[in-house]
Amino acid sequence: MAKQIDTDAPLGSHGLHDLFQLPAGRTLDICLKLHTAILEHRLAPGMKLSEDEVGDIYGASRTVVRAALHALAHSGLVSIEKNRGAFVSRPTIREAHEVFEARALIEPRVARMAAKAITDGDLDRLQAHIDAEHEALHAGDMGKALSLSGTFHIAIADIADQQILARMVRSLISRSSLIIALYWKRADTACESHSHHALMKAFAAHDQNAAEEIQKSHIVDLHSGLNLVEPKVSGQSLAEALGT
Amino acid sequence: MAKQIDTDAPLGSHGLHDLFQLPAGRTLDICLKLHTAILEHRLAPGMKLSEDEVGDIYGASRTVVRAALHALAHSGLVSIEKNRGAFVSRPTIREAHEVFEARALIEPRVARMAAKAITDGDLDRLQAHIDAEHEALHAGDMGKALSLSGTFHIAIADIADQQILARMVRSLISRSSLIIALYWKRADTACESHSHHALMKAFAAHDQNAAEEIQKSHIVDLHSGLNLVEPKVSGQSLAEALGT
DNA sequence: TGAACAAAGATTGTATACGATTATATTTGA
DNA sequence: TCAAATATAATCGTATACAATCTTTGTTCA
Repeated sequence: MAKQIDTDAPLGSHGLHDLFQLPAGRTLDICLKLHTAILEHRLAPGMKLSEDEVGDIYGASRTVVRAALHALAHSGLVSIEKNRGAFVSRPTIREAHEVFEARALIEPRVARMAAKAITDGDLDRLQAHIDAEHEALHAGDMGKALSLSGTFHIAIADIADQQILARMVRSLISRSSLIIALYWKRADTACESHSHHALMKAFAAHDQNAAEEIQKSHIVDLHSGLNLVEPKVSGQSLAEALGT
Repeated sequence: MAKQIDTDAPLGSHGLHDLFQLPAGRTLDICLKLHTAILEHRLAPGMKLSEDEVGDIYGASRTVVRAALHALAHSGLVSIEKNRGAFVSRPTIREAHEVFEARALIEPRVARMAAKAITDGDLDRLQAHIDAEHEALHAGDMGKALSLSGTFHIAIADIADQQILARMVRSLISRSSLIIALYWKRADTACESHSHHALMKAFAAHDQNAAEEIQKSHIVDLHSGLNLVEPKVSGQSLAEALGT
């Protein structure tokens, strides 16, 4: 049986505990589940995350849910308002600009480092990752496709083997997912594939300059794909989005 | 009465709630107190932070202390080990390199932005900040001097008015403080003053290129001031360090 | 004497309960 | 009918209690 990419634990996901800096346990489990739900756009920005409700859904007490929500808040995916509760963050237009400017600063450097350090095994895994993204796109699973598109960038940071920068990238990618949910204007997400393929070529050739430049253009391109005007609101029930 | 800098709430400290993403409350209070204690080197890397002990010292229940320790863990200042508790982080040599490499990437850009956006009022406040640092140094309060030296960099990020990058800088500065506690080899910290003064001149002239270059050299200089070999361990009692 | 094991103690992980604050629904008056 | 005020309900903030896990200490046996 041919080795296939495990889409339940895709590249770039094994370092998530590092993003939250939590020991293994139920708090981390709930963190990861909510994190995934947000990245796959099953939880819309602005949605209320009631402690009781989340606890009922995942079968945990408020104590652990609360800790998970605080962890997500620190990553910027959730906003906590005193005596009002936790909500999926709604990045402002300004934050959206800042996030992509930060990405344009950090990720090209990371891509350069990855081009230097990448191995053949890494290349195979990245390719499998791209294939999985294509597959999800063809299957019409937009949420997963978008999520995979983000984890591709995280995988690059992991290959560069810079934990500090990788953690920043992880955080920026997560926020980008929220930003895309609110502000994305292009109908197609396939445009990404081109850049990702071009990056693969640079990686394969260990061409650091090319990798850096391509990544920079790619981020700028993503930034320009945003329609940064007042977003629409959306109201969906929590249990519905988290169902199953 | 002449307006003086308030050293109890120095530049760059008002955005700390942003670093932790916590609403005002006792959890944040304890976070800030522990954060300050760590930045002033009153809490040594590796020190155990028992929930009961911290709670007794600050007169809070374990619930709130626990939340504070988790928040500090997310910022990288504290490490939490499952069923073993929280400890002041001990950055590895590798992490130390990565932190200063990340700073060398991010802070020069931030300095450039600050040089563009800085106002006369900002300049005055920065100068007062430098003066306070000098004063602490003369008074022999090394902890506060080091802390102020760090918040100078944070103040620059605030002036640049980039929240995302400012938050990254805040986190990196905090970790740098731990790294300096473990690995600093120079006897003098006054060397910093020169760079900070040079930066002031560039800021005053709104010279973006100069600000960027000076900051880059400054970070590289700090990096080279580290003695990145196995650090010594230190054992100090918790209540003693936190006394008063 | 030293190592292995067992029991006691201490500390963390989690659940639950209660008070405080906010949101909502109802009532009352103009 | 609408607005303001009040009462009710829902939710969060915090403390405390109990269970699970780890650490230490003391004992036993080779």
